[in-house]
Amino acid sequence: MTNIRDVARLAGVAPITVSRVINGADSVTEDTRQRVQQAIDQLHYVPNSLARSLRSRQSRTIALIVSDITNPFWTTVARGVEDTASENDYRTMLCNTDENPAKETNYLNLLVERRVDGVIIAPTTRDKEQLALLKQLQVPCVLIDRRVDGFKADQVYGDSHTGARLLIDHLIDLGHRRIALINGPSTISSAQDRADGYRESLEAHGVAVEEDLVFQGSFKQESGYRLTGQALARDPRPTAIFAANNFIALGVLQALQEAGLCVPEDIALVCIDDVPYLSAIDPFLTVAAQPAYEMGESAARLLIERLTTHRTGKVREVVLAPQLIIRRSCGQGQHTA
Amino acid sequence: MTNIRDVARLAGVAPITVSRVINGADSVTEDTRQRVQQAIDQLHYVPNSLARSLRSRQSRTIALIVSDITNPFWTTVARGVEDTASENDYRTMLCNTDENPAKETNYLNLLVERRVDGVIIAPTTRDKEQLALLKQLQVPCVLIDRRVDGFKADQVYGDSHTGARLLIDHLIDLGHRRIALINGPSTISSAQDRADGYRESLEAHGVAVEEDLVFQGSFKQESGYRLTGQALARDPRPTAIFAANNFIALGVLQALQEAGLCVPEDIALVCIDDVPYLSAIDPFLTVAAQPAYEMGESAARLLIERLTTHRTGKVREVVLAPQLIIRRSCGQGQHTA
DNA sequence: TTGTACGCGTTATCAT
DNA sequence: ATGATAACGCGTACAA
Repeated sequence: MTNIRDVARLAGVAPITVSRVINGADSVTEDTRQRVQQAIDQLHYVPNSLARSLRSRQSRTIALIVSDITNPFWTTVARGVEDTASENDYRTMLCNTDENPAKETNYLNLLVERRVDGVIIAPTTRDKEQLALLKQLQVPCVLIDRRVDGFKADQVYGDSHTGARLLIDHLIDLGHRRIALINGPSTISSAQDRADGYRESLEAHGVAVEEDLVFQGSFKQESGYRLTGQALARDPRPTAIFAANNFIALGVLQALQEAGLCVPEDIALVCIDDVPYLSAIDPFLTVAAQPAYEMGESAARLLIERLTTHRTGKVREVVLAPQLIIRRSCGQGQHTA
Repeated sequence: MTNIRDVARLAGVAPITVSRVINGADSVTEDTRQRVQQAIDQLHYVPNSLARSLRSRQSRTIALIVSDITNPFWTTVARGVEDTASENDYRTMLCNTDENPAKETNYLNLLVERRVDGVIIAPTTRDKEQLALLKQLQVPCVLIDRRVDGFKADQVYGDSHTGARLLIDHLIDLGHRRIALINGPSTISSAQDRADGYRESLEAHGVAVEEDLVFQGSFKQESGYRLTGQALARDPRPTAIFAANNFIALGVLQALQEAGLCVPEDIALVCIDDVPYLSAIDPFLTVAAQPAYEMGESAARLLIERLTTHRTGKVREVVLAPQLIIRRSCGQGQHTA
């Protein structure tokens, strides 16, 4: 592939002059600019951004590390990040950890080797040692959706605590008292927040928390499916289920269907995160939807600001409110005592 | 950030020796290897892959250019590509064109500047000039989901023609005769194939194609919504609608709902591409699902093979069969003549 | 086994 | 306004 020197030679100038033309410097005569441009076109010259990054010490690339891009929540977050990055002339590298800390570590190494300018990450655990590499090498970092104990970094997350409270409040208003929680792992802050909101709402309404209705697993469909089996075995059976995220809710639905239970006639169901498409046919699932696109936007904005203007300075925190969307999955009124 | 020379200095060896240790060359004494490793750990040295790529002339990065990662079809394709790339130690850059040729051109420029080793692309148009840059610079390329007239490259796509035939055959079996087609733009080969399949099936069953039941727009929900309005105005009204992809189907559903029409009681609906999650509650939409993950896998495999072993050689083509999934959206039997 | 010299393509710095 | 020189961090070729 032709390089800047080939162009310079053809145009009869020094390489640096070509560089100036490429980068739109104004200290170039219109005449030479044209000669250079002609040579560029003629040779189909394309600048090598690897060399440029090596020299300039910035790759104009950021990374987004999430659990699974297949989850519509993360897909939407990703578009928010990408669009914002693009507008600011940054590229995004997308990484899926599948909630596996080992994969996360691999990606972090890889990204540092590639000298990404910054990282947006939804960590697999709340252990800051997992992110030690970023601290060591001082790679700018924004935590998204999940906090990490004692890790000093910008943060963007949805208010899961409030989201959970809104949902449980709603169920209690409808008369539910035996509400099962199918949660993700307590090693993830958002799972913790959702459990806290669940407990607080129950207590605020004078309903005792029954520990045998609280289930912990992963944020995946399979886990929701499995734990729902256990929840349904409780006697008396819960009248409502709170799924801690959208994938868990799908697992719950699957289990309920197999058990021959209809939502909302036989049992109520609510969850955090919307499930797009599910509402297309028939407004169905009551959810506390997190503003996924905005979360991505915010995170990218915070990161890019730190990369450009204030590289150092106080850590910032953006907490976005969830939106309660009431649909028929709670069977309004039907369960009222 | 520390570089290979810092490490060499600390370990008391030449930079090349450090390089050898990093790359696991066996021509290094265990003793020096340890000294070097110690220096690496002590300095938190991380190799710079930009420099490495510049030198080795390969970035170990491929690009995946699609219309919109928000579409679960593309999300799944993307995972197929990413997983396969990862296994082979390649990274993937994801790009969204939003079906906009200008964005596509921008990305192509950008990717070539970044010296990606290869590109997997679902082109916005069937015009090969749009991809001229790749040809010029001889960047290995795999077309996915869509063909381009006269563009010589490996290809992976679903058999849309057959998919459409299966769906229309099914509708006709159920007694439907007035079947509207809500299609994407004819500038995209898959839209063309779907229209062809639609026509062939009708003709094979002795049903005349009524041109005023054929609608062309984009592959987006809004387009499906808008065109359905027109389709419903036909007299007599079609008894079934064939949506050319999943997003169009969502738009159709939306329009039908607003028109107070129930699927399948009042009108039947089928489409190409599954809509995940939609089937979680209640098996609903009859679809011809394309094997999205496998398409991604195949494309990545073809590309990587070309990057490694046979860089040149015959163009290869992989055509994957769609899977007909019959659900209740057709109202089996209800429309039988 | 280890090292020297140079090149990958670009830009920063300083000079003219 | 333009250029010469060196440097970014690494790996190849060849020498010791």
